[in-house]
Order: sequence, then C-alpha cells, then structure tokens
Amino acid sequence: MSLVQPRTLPGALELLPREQIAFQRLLDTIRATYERFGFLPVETPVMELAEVLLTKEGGETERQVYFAQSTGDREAGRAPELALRFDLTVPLARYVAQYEHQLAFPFRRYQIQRVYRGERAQRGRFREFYQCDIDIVGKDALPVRYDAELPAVIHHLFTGLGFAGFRIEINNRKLLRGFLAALGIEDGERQKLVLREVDKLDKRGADWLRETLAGQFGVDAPTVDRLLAFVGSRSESYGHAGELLDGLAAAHDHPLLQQGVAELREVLARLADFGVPDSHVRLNFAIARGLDYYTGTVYETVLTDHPEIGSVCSGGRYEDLASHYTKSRLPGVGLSIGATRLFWQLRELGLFRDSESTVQVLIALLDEAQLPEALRLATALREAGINVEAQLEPGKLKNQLKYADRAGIRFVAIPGPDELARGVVAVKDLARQSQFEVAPAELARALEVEIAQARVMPPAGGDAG
RNA sequence: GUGGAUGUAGCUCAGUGGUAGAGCACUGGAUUGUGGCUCCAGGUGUCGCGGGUUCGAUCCCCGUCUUCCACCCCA
Repeated sequence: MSLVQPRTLPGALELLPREQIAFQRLLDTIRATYERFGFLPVETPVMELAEVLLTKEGGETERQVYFAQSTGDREAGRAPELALRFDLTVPLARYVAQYEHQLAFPFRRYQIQRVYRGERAQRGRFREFYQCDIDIVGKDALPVRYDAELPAVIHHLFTGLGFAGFRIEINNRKLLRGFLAALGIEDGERQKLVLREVDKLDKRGADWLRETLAGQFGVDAPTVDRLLAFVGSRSESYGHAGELLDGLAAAHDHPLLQQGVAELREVLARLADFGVPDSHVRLNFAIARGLDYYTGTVYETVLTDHPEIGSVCSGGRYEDLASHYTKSRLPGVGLSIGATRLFWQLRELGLFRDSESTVQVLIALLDEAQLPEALRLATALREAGINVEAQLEPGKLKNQLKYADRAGIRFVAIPGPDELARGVVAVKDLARQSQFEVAPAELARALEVEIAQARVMPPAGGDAG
C-alpha cells in the first residue's frame, strides 16, 4: 500500500508544542489587553451563508473566498450556499445588524479567530490565519475621538509585549481625497486608482511613483510634484504634525480636505490624552489602505527595527458598516492584528524563541519501587496548582533530564531511593543548574516559590514577546 | 489567475554523463543516579514524478507536480 505523504495545504501554519505555547502566549496577551480596554468577546462561525458573506463588495474579494457545501448539495450539482469568512469585519457587520436590539452602543467587541483567503501562499502570507480584531460600532453616529482609542490599545499592547521600537502610522482618507480633488483629480474612481499607487510609495520609492503617476495616469509634472511633496511628508512629533496639518488647511480650501484635517487633529489630540507618546505615532500621508470600506482615519503599525516586515496591524474608520443588512446606520472604527503573520515574522527574525513548556515540573522515576510515592507527589503538586508531568516508567536519570531539557521543563523533582531513605526529595533547576532537597511534604511550597521566582527572573535571554 | 526560478539524507546544502557527499540533527557509548559542552561509533537516500536522447542519466531534452519570488490583493 502506498503511503500518503503527510502534509498541510500551502499557506497553513502548524506549530510544534513549544512554538504553539509561544503563540498561545501572544494570543493571551492580546486578549488580556483587549479586555483591559473594555472590549467584549465575540465569536462567529467559520462558515457563513454565502449570500450573507458576499453581499456585493464584489470582484476581488469574491475571488479570494473559499466556498463550502454539503455532499448532498454537491452531488445534486447545486451552487455552494456556504463560504468561509475571509475577515472578521463582515461577520461583525452581520452580527451587529442581527443583534442590534440586544447590544449596548457604542458596541465594543474583540474577536480572535481564524480567517481564510484563497490567495497564493507566500512568505508570511497565509491562506488560514488568525486575526485579532477590535471594533467600536456606534448607533447613528460615532465621534472621531473613538478613532484615537484603538491605536492607544495597540500602543499599550506592543509596549506590554516588549517590542521596543514600533510606530503607529496614521492618515485620513477624507484628507487624501480632498487633496486630490484640490489638485483637480475629482473623479472618485480615478482617486481610488491613484491612491492605490500612492499606497505603494514606502515600498517602491518616490521615483517609481513619479513615473507611474506621470506615465500611467498622465498627471502633469507640476501636479505630480505637489502630490509627491504631500504624500512624502511625515510628522516627527505631535507639534510637527499640527504644523503639517495647519499648512495643508491654509493651502487648500477644499471642504473634504478641511474635514480630514479636523479629524486628524482630533485623533492626535486624544492620542496624547490617552498617554501615547509621539515617539510612537506619526502622520504618514502615503497610507491609503483598503480601497472599499474605509472612509476616514486609517492606520498601520510598523516595527521600526524591522520595517521590512511591513504592517503588523492595520485598520480604520468606516461610515456605514452594516448597510447591507439593516437600515440602521452603524458607523464604526476597527483595527486588526494579523497574529499568524506577526508571530511567523517575529520567529523568522529570531525575536521569538520557543517558550518553556506549560509543564512546570517533571517528576522523575528511577525505579519501579518509587512509583507510588511519585504519583502521590504529583497529586500533591497538582492540588497546589502546579502543572506536573510524572514519569510513569522508570528510566535512566540522564535520559529523563535530557527529556526535560528538550521539552522545556525547567524543574525536575527526583524522589530517588537514596533521597526517600533520607526523607527528602531532590529538585533540580535545569535553567540555573542548581539543585536542592526538601521534605516531600514541603515540595509543593518550595516549588511554588521557585516558580514565582522564575517568573520574575527568567533564565538569561527571556522572550522577546 | 499571470510571469520567473526551484527540487539531492529529517534540515541546510555540495557534487559528477559511469547509479552520491558534508555539516547539523538523530541513536548508542565514554559517565552502573544528573541535561545543555566534548570525544568515539552508527544508520539513512525510488538524487520531485513521468517520458525521451545515450552503451549508461541524479547530471542533457520535453512534460508534469511542488515549493519559492514578483504581480494582484492584503494580516
């Protein structure tokens, strides 16, 4: 019989246990931070009815959607009526519209789940990946100040994760569109196309953008110059950002641009109030983001020590989230971390090492005779809230230590015959290469102290995240 | 979906028209109860798959699949 090669589909990320633990820690931190800021948990099904998921956002999105159907439907030749979600925002829209009368507004929800995209897998680009979304959805209206809260959450989160250098970049699509209109590029479709290219500025450079705008779009040279000067500017501080916005407002009397300027001023002011230092924030007028539903503020976050990673989380403001599902007006602002990509890329850069095991103590077993005592010890430790793995088969101590070392288990309790004869148990700390002995009755207490210390003072190196 | 590359041991890769090698990893031992270091020993391959040229192909040619990169789009 020929064997089937065991493999996953391209674009799926599977981890070994110690990597999985590290990833889980990342998700735990994200979840805890979201809850700290008052967001409520929501989960939605992986599959949605296709007609719900594919409202009519249309073309590009639909090409990336996986469809699903029952065997019966497939055999009957019917079109699939189910589809896998490709983000968490569309399901949120459906959710909010569906439960509108049972939810309190502004509705603050977080959602950490996997999404699916049928695109060609590439480095750091997955077909199945985690998104960690936070959104605030208002009823009828949602003041711009909320647009400042989401970056504040990210600032708090990334600081907590120990990412030293990161920067939240902010822009506003009203400002962008107003500016283009002021330059004479007034057609909405044309604006979209121009912004799509502008968005690539940081990746491909000013010369490339100049050529594209002049060549492909036939924009005249003076206009290209003004456009490049604008989208190329970056703020260096809150004060400098204010000056840039003042200059724009004074130079262009377009209403949409004025509105964009006003919104950005408000967002920056509130960010300062949230305690986000301006070393971690800047205006970047080249950020345009997703073409369709963003209408105002847009964000991206980059790790400044590793700009090559690109954006690790992004989002923005949408004026009418659920218009396909309800006549109610539900404006919102949201932001999403691509946790799978973030983890994968940090790991590639060596910034994430394998975590210690979730197993805190391994109880070694040298001879069959000590099995009952080993199991009694394990039970006592578990009752004290310690994660314990007991060796159920006797073996060489060397191999058991090697096993603990590889598995990332820091402490090994050794109730050997010599120790038990003297009324003690040996405890070895593999990280510190030290060893001590305690009475069996004191083992749990002693390990609690050791584990607490290990938590405060991890072995040299520690985790980046 | 479009275009360009790639494929040799578990991993990273050398190599040659006469059917293959290194490092790492792995296993055992040095050490009869103490991991990471060191030393010694050991095994591993349909050279991606199918066809063609050739006395002979892992090497040359064609096809195919895979993975990677770029585009598109995005976390």
